[in-house]
Amino acid sequence: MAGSGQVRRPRLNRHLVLTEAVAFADANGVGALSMRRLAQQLGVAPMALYKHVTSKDDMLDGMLALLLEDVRETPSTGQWREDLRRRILATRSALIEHPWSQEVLSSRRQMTAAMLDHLDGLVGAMLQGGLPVDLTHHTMHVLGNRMWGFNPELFAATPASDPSFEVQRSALPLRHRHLAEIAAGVDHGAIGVETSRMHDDFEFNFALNLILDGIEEFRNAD
Amino acid sequence: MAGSGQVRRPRLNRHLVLTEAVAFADANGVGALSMRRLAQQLGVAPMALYKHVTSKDDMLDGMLALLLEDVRETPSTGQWREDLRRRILATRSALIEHPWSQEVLSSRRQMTAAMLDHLDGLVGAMLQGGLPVDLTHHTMHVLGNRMWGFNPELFAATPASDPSFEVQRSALPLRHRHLAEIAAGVDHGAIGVETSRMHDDFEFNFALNLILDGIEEFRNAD
DNA sequence: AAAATTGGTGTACGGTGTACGCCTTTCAAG
DNA sequence: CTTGAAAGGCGTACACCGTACACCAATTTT
Repeated sequence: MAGSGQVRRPRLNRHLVLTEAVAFADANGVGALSMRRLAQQLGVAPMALYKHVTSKDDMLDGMLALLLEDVRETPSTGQWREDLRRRILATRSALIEHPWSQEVLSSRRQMTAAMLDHLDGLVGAMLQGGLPVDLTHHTMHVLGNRMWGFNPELFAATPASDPSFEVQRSALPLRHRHLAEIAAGVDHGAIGVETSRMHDDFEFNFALNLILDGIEEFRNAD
Repeated sequence: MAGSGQVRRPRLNRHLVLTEAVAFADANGVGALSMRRLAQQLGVAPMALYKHVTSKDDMLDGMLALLLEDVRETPSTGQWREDLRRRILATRSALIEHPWSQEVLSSRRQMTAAMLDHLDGLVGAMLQGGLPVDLTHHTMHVLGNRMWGFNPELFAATPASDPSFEVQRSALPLRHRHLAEIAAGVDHGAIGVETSRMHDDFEFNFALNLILDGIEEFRNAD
């Protein structure tokens, strides 16, 4: 009596649109994400989305905000180095799970409230851990967009312009001998996908520790 | 006799297209740069460009390559720290003069030959200066996209989503108290545009030195 | 039950990148 | 100088994009 036999798509709302957009970008890349295609996936007319999102840019901002929400629940220990490290690593994890986020992030022209919230959380971790204001300020700058979990993968990339891929690949040590030299230092035996991810993680932590150590030492010097 | 009285636009070539595209992006932003508009500015039909550029992406890659070319002429001293610093600062200068470059750079999915050349130059500076291969490798990772001259400007940005700008601005210390706290540390008196640029330069150098010092210390520890 | 708000649709406009075929200019070889 | 080939440039056309606007349908409020 109560429910009708007819199954109907639930009404849209902002959260639903954003989560579906994230899923779509995860599956097909953000380049393939258009309002029309997303609407189709939701079984809805393109313009229906605009009742929950003021523009595509607004939608992209909302998608990022969704990712950053998860990071904000990182627990605090009261030790600035540990807290900062945890938050940054949590961000990195979130963004790596959604590779499109880095591209979107770097295309935003304005800080959104969600991004400011996130940055405020980082600053708060340092100040509450006793780091002086000026050093905290410097640290934010030093971390740069490392705090966004982003770091270009140097050796995963190959030149796209040259169609003769094999030739280019074998010619790389000649043209870019220095790059080849340090790449060889990593490549003990065949290096797989999973090990390259481990390598990236290692480098990320190395860099993070270097920076945190540098800041710490700076503080002690005062 | 020799020259006709009729003044004619010189023939297009790749370099001319790219330099004009750079000029257009400098003046109007890369968002306004479309093949049609660029063609119009060159007094040419849109499809004429495709005789010198295989696609818009190819054109954007070419524009970046143009900027990176200038950097490659940085002279060497044989001292890795100084050489590296010079190259990175030269890159930063080049990219700051063309703000659109950062957006384009971060939207590229593949390394181009020009980018690899640039990275190879950085690695070469370190190796020729006597830095061990593994530390050179680490350094490249630590520098991350700082070597691209890019660093998000935290305090220049304001939330775009909220239409009530004034309210948001005055409410910022409440919602983002930590951010406000470190921002206040900089804001001795009214801070102008030119001083904010000086501040960014200072922070950039602070970070760069921190990293280079950290690497140096790491080397001495071995 | 009536009114008002919200959600969803259909159409249309001005933009985009670029494939394809054709014409014109320039240059090289005879 | 003539001639043929190659390269440069043009016009049209297509599929796609974001989204303004007017309208209808569903839901909630009165």
